[in-house]
Amino acid sequence: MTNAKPTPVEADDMTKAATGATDDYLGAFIGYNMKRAFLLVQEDMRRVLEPLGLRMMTFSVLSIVVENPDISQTQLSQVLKIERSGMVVLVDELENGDLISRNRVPGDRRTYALRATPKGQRLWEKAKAAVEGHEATLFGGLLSDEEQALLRGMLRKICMAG
Amino acid sequence: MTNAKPTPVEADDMTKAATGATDDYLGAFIGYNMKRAFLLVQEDMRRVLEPLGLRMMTFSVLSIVVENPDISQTQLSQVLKIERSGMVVLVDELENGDLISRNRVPGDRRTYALRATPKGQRLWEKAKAAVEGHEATLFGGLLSDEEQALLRGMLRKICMAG
DNA sequence: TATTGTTATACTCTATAACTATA
DNA sequence: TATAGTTATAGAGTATAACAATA
Repeated sequence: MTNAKPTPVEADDMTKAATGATDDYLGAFIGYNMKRAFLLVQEDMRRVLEPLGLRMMTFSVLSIVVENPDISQTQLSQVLKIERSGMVVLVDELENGDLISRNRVPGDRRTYALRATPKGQRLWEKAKAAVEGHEATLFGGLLSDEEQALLRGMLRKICMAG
Repeated sequence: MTNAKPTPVEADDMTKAATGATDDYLGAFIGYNMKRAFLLVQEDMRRVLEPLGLRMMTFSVLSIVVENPDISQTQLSQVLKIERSGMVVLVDELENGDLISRNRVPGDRRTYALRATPKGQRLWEKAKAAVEGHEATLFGGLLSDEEQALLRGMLRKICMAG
């Protein structure tokens, strides 16, 4: 055995009480904590968006379309880093809900210019407020505003490296 | 429109160059950046673990078993927050690779006491070093040691809230 | 030839529910 | 009746590859 078991970081033994087992080795990795934290955030997001008829990815697509009117599906898939084929279903879903519209482009009959409908714009504003509330509740009790900004900044730095 | 578009945080327009589209609204959310960051980390982890014949979850299971000899599958699934049914396949895979063993327990013939084999112990040490190297490379160029500790601490706080 | 959107398909990860053997 | 492990199945979420229409 070439590795000493790490000293538990801060208030550790997250799971110890329930099971009698520890995850200190894994807890020393940023990636492990990031996965666990993201799963919690995702679960909470799902609960917040469901009553609005949105999922994480449809909310993301709607946000990008609101921010970038007349964007194409290919551009959308590049911004959100998913395949074009996956975007079709997401745009279908939003179009079926009358939240965005696929508009033909004069110069190029292959592509669509996507726009949020008035209904889509209104729903997005509601959803945005709901997600902001969700993050304020979830993170507000744990981290100061400065810490939250720091966390977001560090995560963003990591994103930009990819 | 009740919301002003947020000022881009720090060096923003992550995706602007490639597509001409922005994600500033989403970029203001911690959850969005966490997802994007985690996907990068996960992709890198996969690349690091694949030559060792491990995936993220089998590495996690192996780590917990090394740290908690004679743990049961139910305890394991509680620590890693997955269902018992999903644990069966993971333990099968590690057992088939002769990395852990399912040992019968004298007092209770329903349960297994899981242990890493010598081969499993050695592979885990190699994998642990590889993952440490992966994190050092990925995060070292972006964040100071203090920042990395801070990031891990904040993520852990979020985990503990769940 | 290359690009946009599309379809069909498959793969990974995980959850649910029902089963068995033990307790 | 309750628990540990198991199996079968299904649902997300996403990727790959091939295709039609258009450039």
